[in-house]
Amino acid sequence: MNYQYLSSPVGKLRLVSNGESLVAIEFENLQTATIEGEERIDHVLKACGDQLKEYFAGKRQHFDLPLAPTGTEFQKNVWQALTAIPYGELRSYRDIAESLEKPKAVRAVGAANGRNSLPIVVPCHRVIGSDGSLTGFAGGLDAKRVLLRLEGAIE
Amino acid sequence: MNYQYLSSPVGKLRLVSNGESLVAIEFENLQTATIEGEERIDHVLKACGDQLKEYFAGKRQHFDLPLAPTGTEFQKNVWQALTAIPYGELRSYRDIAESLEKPKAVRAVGAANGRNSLPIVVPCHRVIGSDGSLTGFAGGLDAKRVLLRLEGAIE
DNA sequence: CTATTGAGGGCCGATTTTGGCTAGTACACG
DNA sequence: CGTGTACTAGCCAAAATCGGCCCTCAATAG
Repeated sequence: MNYQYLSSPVGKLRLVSNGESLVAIEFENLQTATIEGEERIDHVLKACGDQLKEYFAGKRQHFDLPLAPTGTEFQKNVWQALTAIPYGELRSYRDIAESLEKPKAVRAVGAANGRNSLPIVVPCHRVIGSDGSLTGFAGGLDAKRVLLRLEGAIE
Repeated sequence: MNYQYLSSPVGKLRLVSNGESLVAIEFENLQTATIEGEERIDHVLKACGDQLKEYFAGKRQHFDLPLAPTGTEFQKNVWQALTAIPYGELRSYRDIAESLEKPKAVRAVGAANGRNSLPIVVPCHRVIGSDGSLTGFAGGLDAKRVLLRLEGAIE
């Protein structure tokens, strides 16, 4: 496992790679990333860091990286659906559930969303409540707001 | 959204337009209008400002402006009924409720009145208690008194 | 005896709160 | 390995709450 640390408008991030694909993006202020790791950069991390910097500078709307998500079949379907949401647009948890043809699995979608190990790159932040409210985000609601504002999705 | 600020006998007003219609008139002394906004005048605001100045000078009794009220069906019905009250005349909350054929909805009328986002132009100030008392007004009772005195409705 | 005042209950629509329901997953237990 | 059970970054509908009111009634004052 290789690691790279990156400062961003939503706090310090830790990028994790297995040498071939991106495995995780962690918010360092959260205790989920208690694990310390020597910084060791490979070509995947290099590309990811560069693209994230461009994204935060407002100059990139799509990511092009090898991803290695780990999760159940259902979770991968959800994450797949997330990548289909265009930059700067919003969807509700219900929209996602319906697009998976499981209209009643809204809570399950929420749970899967919360387990997304590749935030920002897989845009779980573009999913909000049916009533328009910004509900949970693993990196904190403030981070969610910052991201959506950057994308011009909210005022 | 475009804004124009206007000094008046009832305090500084902020006129808000969406470029096509008038959206709101806010009393600036109230915390409801905390949002600051660069002044940017369009033709709707120009017309509104001119007509308000004439009104406050006692030279205008009717407003002719494109309005874009947002509210429930009931609220819009109430506001519609308000515009039918002639200049200088008074109605009670009960009168309005009866004119909507919902004679018992007096409190609901009061609530809708309080949500009127276009005060002065939509004359919510011409509505008073059945016993003749000046009850609430979003811009403050003093403002209500000033407006009615200007219109010659009270001494 | 008439006029004024204040408290209480009822009214209606909008808003907020609450409780049941949901599907999928993780975990404990046999 | 099956089951059972208890979780959610949700949703919906029903129920409780809240107002720019208004009427009634009793208690006062003149």
